[in-house]
Amino acid sequence: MTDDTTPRERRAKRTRKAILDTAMQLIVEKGPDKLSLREVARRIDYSPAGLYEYFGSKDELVEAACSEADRRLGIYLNGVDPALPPGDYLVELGLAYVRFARENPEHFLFLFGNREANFEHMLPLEDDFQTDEDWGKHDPNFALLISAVQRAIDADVIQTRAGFDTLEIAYTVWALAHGMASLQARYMPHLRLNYAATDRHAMRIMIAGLGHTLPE
Amino acid sequence: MTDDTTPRERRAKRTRKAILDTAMQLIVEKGPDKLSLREVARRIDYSPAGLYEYFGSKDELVEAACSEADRRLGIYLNGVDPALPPGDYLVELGLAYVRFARENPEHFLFLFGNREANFEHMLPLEDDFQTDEDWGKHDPNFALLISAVQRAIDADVIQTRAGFDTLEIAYTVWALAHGMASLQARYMPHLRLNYAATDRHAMRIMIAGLGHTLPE
DNA sequence: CGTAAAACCCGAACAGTGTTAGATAATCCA
DNA sequence: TGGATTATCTAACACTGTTCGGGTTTTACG
Repeated sequence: MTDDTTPRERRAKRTRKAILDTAMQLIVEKGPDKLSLREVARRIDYSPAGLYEYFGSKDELVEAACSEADRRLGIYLNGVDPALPPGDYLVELGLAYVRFARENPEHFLFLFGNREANFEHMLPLEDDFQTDEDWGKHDPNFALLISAVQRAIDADVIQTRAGFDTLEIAYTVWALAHGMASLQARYMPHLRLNYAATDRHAMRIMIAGLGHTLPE
Repeated sequence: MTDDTTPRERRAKRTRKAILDTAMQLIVEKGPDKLSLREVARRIDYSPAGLYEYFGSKDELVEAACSEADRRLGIYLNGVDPALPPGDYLVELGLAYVRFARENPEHFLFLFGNREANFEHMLPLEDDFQTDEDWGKHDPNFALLISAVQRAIDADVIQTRAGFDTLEIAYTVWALAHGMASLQARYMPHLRLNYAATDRHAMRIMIAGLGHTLPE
């Protein structure tokens, strides 16, 4: 089970994880911009310079924390039962997305509240061949959404039309889920409403609406 | 027309505006976290300490920039013709919201990408009486949305149901618009699709869906 | 083994930051 | 004009990210 890693590699991996963990904790506590390398070093009994053996810069560390948050979001999404009917599956996918934001608001806000840093690692620089959904090649979460939408289309649960195909539909349901997630992550304590029920209702309205054919 | 202000007050207002303007420009250029008071001072030929006559701290300056961005968003929203039919008005309101984000992505991201700083000024601290929509008392933009939704309900363009009333409906359409806005502000160059057309279609689906009565 | 090389970690320094206190210059009002 | 008030600056403090050079430990190899 244990990889054929040398003790050195195992140690390095462990301290790297320690750095990343305290960094994420610090980010949750005070926000990403207030993250201090020196504070991280202090908490794990390292010298500030010592961190540079594991992360080339503060930005690189933040980027790693970003990827980690993205990975955790993926856990929520993959927890949805893929055996559900295509329509229900899309609904639950959106609700899982929102639930991640509700249960980890700091992670969510930080994941999507970062200037450009994010998604540079999952997007090849300057690739013009973004015709369809080779996005998924670099972002497994987005790939999951695309395939779910495609399945709903194939099952005739969702209707396409000219200029409103798989990509546009995926964007639409992502937008709804992302909007609810963002609003909750920010204004949860202020806006008093039954989020779980409201989200499900909203999601159902959207999926159902994508199944009808709108006039004009 | 000119207020009965003393020359002193006019000067103060002017330099205050100068500080705020260069701060916003700097935020657009490098992001809010990279904003440097010293750089602001440098650009308007002031000493760093001089700024503290006008803004008590960096956070206060960022907060002011936030309010300014919120005000500009309000200009977009109030630009929608209120004589439109209630349904169309809601659609156009959402599209104006998204257009603001598309045309001023940095302002939008910074407006909603700030840890708690934002909206502390429009929310009385610790007010438990958030029963309905006295939010609007403090956020005119939200008030506009609420009244638009209420009008659509009164005109029977939108249907309420138990647990899904004005506030929940407003939250839902806000979420959709906010999601599209956020995604575009972040991934505009990467996701290649006709945003204007897609957004309008998505918005119409949602509003139309809110008019039907969903089973179960 | 023993030794060279690589990996690891640290102390000190540099340039930059937000913020404050005290001194100085500019403005207003009598 | 003088005197009081306001506006601004200089200097400093306590931070920050980052780099450089030198020790110390661990690995790899003959």
